[in-house]
Amino acid sequence: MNPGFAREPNNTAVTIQDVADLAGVSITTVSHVINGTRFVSEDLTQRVLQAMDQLGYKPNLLARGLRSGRTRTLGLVVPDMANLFFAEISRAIEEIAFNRGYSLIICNSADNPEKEKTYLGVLLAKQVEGIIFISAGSSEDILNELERCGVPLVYADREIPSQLADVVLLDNEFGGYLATNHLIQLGHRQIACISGPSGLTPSADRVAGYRRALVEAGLPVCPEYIVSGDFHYHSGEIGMLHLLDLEDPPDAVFISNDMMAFGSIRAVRSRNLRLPEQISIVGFDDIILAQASSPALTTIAQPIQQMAEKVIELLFMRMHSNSAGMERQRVILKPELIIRDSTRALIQQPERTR
Amino acid sequence: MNPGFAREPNNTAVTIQDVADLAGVSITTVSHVINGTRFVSEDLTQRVLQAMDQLGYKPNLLARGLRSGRTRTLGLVVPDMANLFFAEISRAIEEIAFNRGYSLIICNSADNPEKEKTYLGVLLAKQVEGIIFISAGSSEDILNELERCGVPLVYADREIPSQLADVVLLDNEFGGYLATNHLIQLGHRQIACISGPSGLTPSADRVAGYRRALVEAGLPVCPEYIVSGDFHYHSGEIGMLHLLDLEDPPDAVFISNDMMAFGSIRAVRSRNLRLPEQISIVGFDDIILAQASSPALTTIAQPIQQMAEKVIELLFMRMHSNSAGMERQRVILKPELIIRDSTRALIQQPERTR
DNA sequence: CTGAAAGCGCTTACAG
DNA sequence: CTGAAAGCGCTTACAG
Repeated sequence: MNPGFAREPNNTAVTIQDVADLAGVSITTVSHVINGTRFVSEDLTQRVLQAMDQLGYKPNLLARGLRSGRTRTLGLVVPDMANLFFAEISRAIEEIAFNRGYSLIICNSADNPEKEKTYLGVLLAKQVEGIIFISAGSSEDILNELERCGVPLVYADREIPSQLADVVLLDNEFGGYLATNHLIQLGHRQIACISGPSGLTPSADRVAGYRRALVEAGLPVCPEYIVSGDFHYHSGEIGMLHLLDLEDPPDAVFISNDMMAFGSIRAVRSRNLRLPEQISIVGFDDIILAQASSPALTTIAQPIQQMAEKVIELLFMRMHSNSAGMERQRVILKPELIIRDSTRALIQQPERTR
Repeated sequence: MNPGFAREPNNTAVTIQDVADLAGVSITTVSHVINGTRFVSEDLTQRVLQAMDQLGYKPNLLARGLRSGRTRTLGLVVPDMANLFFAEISRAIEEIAFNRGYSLIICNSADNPEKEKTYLGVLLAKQVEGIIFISAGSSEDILNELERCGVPLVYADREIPSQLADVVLLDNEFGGYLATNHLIQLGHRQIACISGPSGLTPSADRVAGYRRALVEAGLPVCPEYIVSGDFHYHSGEIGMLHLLDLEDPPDAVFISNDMMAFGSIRAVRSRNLRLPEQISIVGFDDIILAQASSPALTTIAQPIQQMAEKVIELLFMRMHSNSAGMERQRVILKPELIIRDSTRALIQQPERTR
């Protein structure tokens, strides 16, 4: 359009042919020295290497992928990359993948099944070699289609209906149990719970663990003590406010993720209640800021590094080996209770103030 | 290897040829109905659409990209995707890109220039149409090479030496000034600062703003009141501990990012000091948890959404239009002081306790 | 209104 | 020890 100002046309990427020409060899030879895929004499190797260097040659990965069928790219779909838990697990996965020579396309579904579906299509169309999928609630149809298409696939974090693929899960039920039981051991009896979005298995399982702990301790499971959030910060605040406004408010709350727990702390403070003196809370996830909040958050730690490693291990198994007949793997990791300063033993008060 | 258990070979992806065959048209026509790139009769259009649907056809984006030279993919390099600030800006950028039909390859350089360099090469080799680069400190040589190769490029967040490319920055100096001035207005006189990694312009600029505020107020700039961190949580804790151990500890601290501020809060609590009664702190970034910390953090807000929009706007300008002659853009956004509960007016004490 | 064919930049049998 | 050539799956002039 404006040739006078046009960028230098030497952008026209340098190709393997240019390297071959400069080195005075065939593109076959260039390809082989790049990939180390057959013996090339010392002399030619040197000439090729020098030509590549001189021209600043970078292989076109699209062409390579198209021809070879190997893209050395993985796809990761997460519901919310600005949620610290997902950010941390994404980073852990990215790092392991990188060390194995793979790049990762991270897709943020923003908790939107439509977007999730679009991204899955994009990943497939981009010929990723494997997909790690933390679902935000895609329909069974879509998942079936995905599983059928044969791409190596591992689900993480969230249980999925109709699974043919491998899955790496946390024992969320046990986590909820651990958290609630901790509160019970501390002498609390009025224990509420802020759940995550209904329909997500981690959320449901955590609440199930909460219930089991109560039942085992012979405590009643009180419906108005279970309020639902959405795993986001704000809903923790709303949920806690709701609980505090109850006629008979709880003296301890199990909040099913740390983000909401931070919101809850804000609610507690806005009511001028003291934490943990007047109310104990335990979160879930152990994101890095759990240690930094005031008071530091008692929480259930997810073994993020271990999850990431397991996910990649399974994915590579499916990608590489003759794993065709291998039966579906279900890895269930154990969470751990991390006791900090947001919980404390209930001091029996002669009469409840407030 | 084990054909009996081998996955169904119908994985052999369905191609445009398969669609053409089934629809009884040429691949040219299929291509044109997919891309809406020339008129195709209603009849053929329907047949193609149906064939695509029936076969579950997905265009191979590698082939498309190779042929057309357009990959509809952008690359983003960030220093630490598990840092909430970068996670949030990544999400914002991802969303805008997605809405424009682009996918984003997010690369985590982990503050490692070597990895950063590798990733830049990967992005180029993958033929991304543009790169958004938040540097963790690459050498000038690499940046020069990058700029020369002609890929549309915009730097964000951090100033870069030898810039030919556009850049979107925050006025960090002004942010540091705002923060420190706020403390001064509150009556504080012993104001310390925890900086970020030296060598990073945001960090240096924030400290420069801190200095300017002190100087303008006629206060001394005291070297031992400036301690350096690395923008990570832990260094904020260490830094604050150091400051509190000073013979003459500060009564207010400007901490140059929120992550370190959270670390500092922990330090303050470990010394049994009360915040903000005994010490005021102001952070920088306004990540979402700043509101949720206890006390809620007074901080300097970065206009993340605006930054993301500006970055994409500039990048698309370079990618699409005849922007060849357009001069380098430098967009400097203004931060904002968000007053919360971690700062308060200094109560003049008859004599300093501790 | 539609199709045959060239070609994007690689890898990989095949041949010598 | 090395090269000529086919072909991956598309898009896009070119032709009719």
